[in-house]
Amino acid sequence: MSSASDRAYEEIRRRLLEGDYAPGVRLSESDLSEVCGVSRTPVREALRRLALEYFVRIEPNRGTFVIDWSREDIADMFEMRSMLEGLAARKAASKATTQQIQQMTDIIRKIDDLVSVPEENMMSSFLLLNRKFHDVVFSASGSPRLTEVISRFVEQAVVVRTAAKFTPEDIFRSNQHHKELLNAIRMRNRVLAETVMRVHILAASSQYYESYMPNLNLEDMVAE
Amino acid sequence: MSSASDRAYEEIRRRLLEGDYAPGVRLSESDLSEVCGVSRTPVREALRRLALEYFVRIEPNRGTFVIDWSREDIADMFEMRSMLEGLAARKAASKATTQQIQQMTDIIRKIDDLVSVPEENMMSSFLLLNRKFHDVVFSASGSPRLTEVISRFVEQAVVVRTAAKFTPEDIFRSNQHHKELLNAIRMRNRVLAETVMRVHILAASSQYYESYMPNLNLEDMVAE
DNA sequence: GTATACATTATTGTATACAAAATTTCTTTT
DNA sequence: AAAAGAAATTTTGTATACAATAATGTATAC
Repeated sequence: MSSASDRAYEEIRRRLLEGDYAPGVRLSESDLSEVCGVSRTPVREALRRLALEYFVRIEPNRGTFVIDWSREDIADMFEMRSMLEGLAARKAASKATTQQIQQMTDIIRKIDDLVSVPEENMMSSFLLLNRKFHDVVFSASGSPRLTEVISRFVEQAVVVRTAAKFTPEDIFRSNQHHKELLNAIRMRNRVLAETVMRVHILAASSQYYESYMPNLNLEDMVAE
Repeated sequence: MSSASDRAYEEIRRRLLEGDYAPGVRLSESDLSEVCGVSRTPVREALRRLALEYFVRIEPNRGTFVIDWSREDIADMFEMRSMLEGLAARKAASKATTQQIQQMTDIIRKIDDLVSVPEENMMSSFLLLNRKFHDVVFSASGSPRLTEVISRFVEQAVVVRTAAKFTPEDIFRSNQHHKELLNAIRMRNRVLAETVMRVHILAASSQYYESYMPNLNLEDMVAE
């Protein structure tokens, strides 16, 4: 049984992911409490949680607003993720058990099957398997805190929506990265594991730019 | 004028930093509301904030507890910090303005003066200047999001308390790192800047172990 | 016609009252 | 005496009522 606060959180988060509210728009607490069927108190709690997960932005005495990400913000978030997940991969290369390596192998195979035999709900299956793969890497890193911190980055509107825009080719390429990472971990090659993971995340990030900003200006990419 | 929620946050945070509450101990909301002179509502808000800054841990329907850090947790937090601050330093090496470089130079000089002419409140002066130096690096990175995320790591009981244990020799060494970093940034050497910063943070981390766990077992440090 | 001051309205922030859950204490049973 | 269960108590979670603040609209002065 979930609490009122949890239900409010889930509901508002779902709506934000669906794109029901435009970036920058103000979210009224009383409106949300009606919509969620709970009082304002748990709504406020839910909004604070969503703020720390970068879904919304709270201005004291003024209200809660849907975050509007700038290109730079998005790039930064992916860059941070690449550093932290790279760290996780490096640690996993030291500590992964044969069992965990087996789990990764299985997931990679399942994703391969997905690509070779395209289904209807291929996308959601991939998202689930992909998430599972990364979770195995996190737990193989042996650092619960690291896992926790990274999760906050991954559970974001931008990341979730980016992943949802993957094409079958993207999935194939992504799984190639998984294979390289698995090899690095099996070989206990820490630097390689870290670097492959960073490539993997940054590649997904560039996916974002391609799908959301098709006519991007190369000039902008020269300077960091 | 600060809100009741802010005052509760400040007060509880202060008490946690002073070490008034032992790790693992349960914090009663009604007790805290009496102590802070506000009702339970803003106290609850303050506790959620402190939870996301890793001061406390909240268990649903059970209460709020003072976080007890394991050695591994602490090491992980510093490692994450080193990755993110390293990233900030790398970006700063690309983007720092002459003005920002001048600011860093000034701060380094002031810290040098502090070491050569020891005062009474040398420690608090150093903490302030050190924080300022890192803030300049963050703003030089040109990534507000990055700055924000790192701040959450830095504003922690463990980090703050570790810094407070620095000896004059530690301060000298720390400032040497600052100089190396400044040079790297002036030379626009991104990789060097990143690596120096990582060393800088990890050295502070090892400071922690030395001061808090004097008889550490070398065996433990072999495996990651 | 514009700008400023004031009144009105709406929205967030806080306190209190109540509900639900967990912990503790006490009783009962084996 | 120990264990199990039930009542009592404490504590967290939620709803509602009120206070404070910000936003809006209106009237008046220039």
